[in-house]
Amino acid sequence: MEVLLGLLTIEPMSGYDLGQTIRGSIGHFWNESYGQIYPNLKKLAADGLVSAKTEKQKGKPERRIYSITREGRERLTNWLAVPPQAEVPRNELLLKLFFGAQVFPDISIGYIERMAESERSSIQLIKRAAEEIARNQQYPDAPYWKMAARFGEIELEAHLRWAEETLAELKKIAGKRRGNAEPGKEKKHASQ
Amino acid sequence: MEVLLGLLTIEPMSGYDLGQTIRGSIGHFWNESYGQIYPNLKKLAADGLVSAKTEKQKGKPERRIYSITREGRERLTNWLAVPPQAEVPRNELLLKLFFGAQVFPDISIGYIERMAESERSSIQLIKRAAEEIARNQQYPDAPYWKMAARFGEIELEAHLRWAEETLAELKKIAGKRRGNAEPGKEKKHASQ
DNA sequence: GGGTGCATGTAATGGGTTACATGATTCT
DNA sequence: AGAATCATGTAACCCATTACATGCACCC
Repeated sequence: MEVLLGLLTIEPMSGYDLGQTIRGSIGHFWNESYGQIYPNLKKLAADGLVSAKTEKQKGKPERRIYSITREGRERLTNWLAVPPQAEVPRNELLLKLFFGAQVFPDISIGYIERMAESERSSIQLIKRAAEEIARNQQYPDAPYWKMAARFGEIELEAHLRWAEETLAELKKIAGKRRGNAEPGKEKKHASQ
Repeated sequence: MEVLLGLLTIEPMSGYDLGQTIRGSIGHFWNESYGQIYPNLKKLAADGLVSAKTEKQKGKPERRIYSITREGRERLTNWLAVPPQAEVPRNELLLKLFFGAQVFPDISIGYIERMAESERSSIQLIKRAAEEIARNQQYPDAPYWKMAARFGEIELEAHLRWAEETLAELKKIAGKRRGNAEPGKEKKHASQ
């Protein structure tokens, strides 16, 4: 909801543009689907927080361009002044790793290799985005965009370090188990 | 849903215990509310994936103790074999920081100081949990629990480094702005 | 007496994803 | 010819949180 207002302070955009912008710039820490964007823009327009004008294009369908209104800016700054609440963490990879003793180590190894791969390409994307921001220093928002990008860089690098360390650990376990019985069958504790 | 099965491989537990265990051990990367736990246990029992027995207690209300069944273990290992999908990121702090130019820098500074504070105490908790795990090396799950805990340590330390760096940056900005006009009023780009 | 912890559950509500529907253009 | 991109929207559905409801015991 308020992301849309925030992005519209940068420049007037269509719902489609907003979706693209989200994926391309803040996608690392925030996401919204079109099934969310379009209805929310309607609500915002009904509340007078954004105004819309239709733009005709040859060939392509019409675009509804939204601009933030004075009331919209007010709503945005009010929202920005509310302390962010910590989200509920949901890391399926870690959850599955936590129960990794129930399956062959190779499964966990595969997951972490995949994760490391995807984080490496994310780092590339963020570094490129950071350079892009650095080139546009005149924007008053630029320093803030840079800080958000830095978060991604630092976090992803940390994840990669963890992935390396963890892969080494898992491979040790896999070595011991190799040619051994099924997982989850070792001596149990507290079983009754 | 499947978290419950996973935790029940450690030992039979009540819904309440499951909630406590989640908060106390995997709370850093996974959470479930009681409004989720109780109905899910019912469904699992109806599907024969867990079995329940009632335990009477003096004074306190009865406890329903759930144990995982053979079918439950099967379901769990099947689920563990499905590659985890990356979750949709939702970091409200970063989102608000991203739009930080719209408000006074002190607001962003406050948020990050709060965050750093809470991460510092999380690190304490995780380190203590890691020591606890290290003391119980005999559990076959222990190495996996340790890896999950390490993730928390590494990530939180990275967050703290970022927080330090970002606070320094923000304080520079706040210094320049001090006694200056409202935020978000500087020269705009692409305004029309 | 009142707050907190133990203990289990249901219902309302909200947030969000996915799938569906439509249609033209451009690229392979 | 078919896939991908541009472009907007709706509806079904799922998942999850919050609030509500109940009740005993223990501590301050």
